[in-house]
Amino acid sequence: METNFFDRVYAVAAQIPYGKVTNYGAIARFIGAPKSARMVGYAMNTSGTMPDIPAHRVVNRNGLLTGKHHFGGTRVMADLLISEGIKVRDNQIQDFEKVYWDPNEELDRNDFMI
DNA sequence: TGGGTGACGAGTC
DNA sequence: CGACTCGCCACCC
Repeated sequence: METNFFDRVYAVAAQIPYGKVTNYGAIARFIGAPKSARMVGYAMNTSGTMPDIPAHRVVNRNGLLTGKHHFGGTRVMADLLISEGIKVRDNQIQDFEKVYWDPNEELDRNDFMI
């Protein structure tokens, strides 16, 4: 097991389906670090230079776009989500549970044991 | 080398 | 019910 905490985060985030979103805690648990949800967000920050990582599809457990400030603009993140069919109102994802995607149930951890 | 930090989460008041 | 506090742990300075 390398120190590839970030790489794992990227690997999972990259698997988020179009039109779906997940939260930091779910990713953290999936990679085996349930207490490192904060680090997941931190990793997303670095993903700013990684176009392959749909960081806009990752929000906090409330479905709130907490990271939109870091996304370069103010409404860029929300606009991206809306363009994917996700309803967003005032930084809050509407029908969050309907567009929620949990890697712990949709993915196989064995594929991420890198 | 050590200490501060944060795109969070869960528990408490 | 809403707002606040604490813990967490890999990364940066």
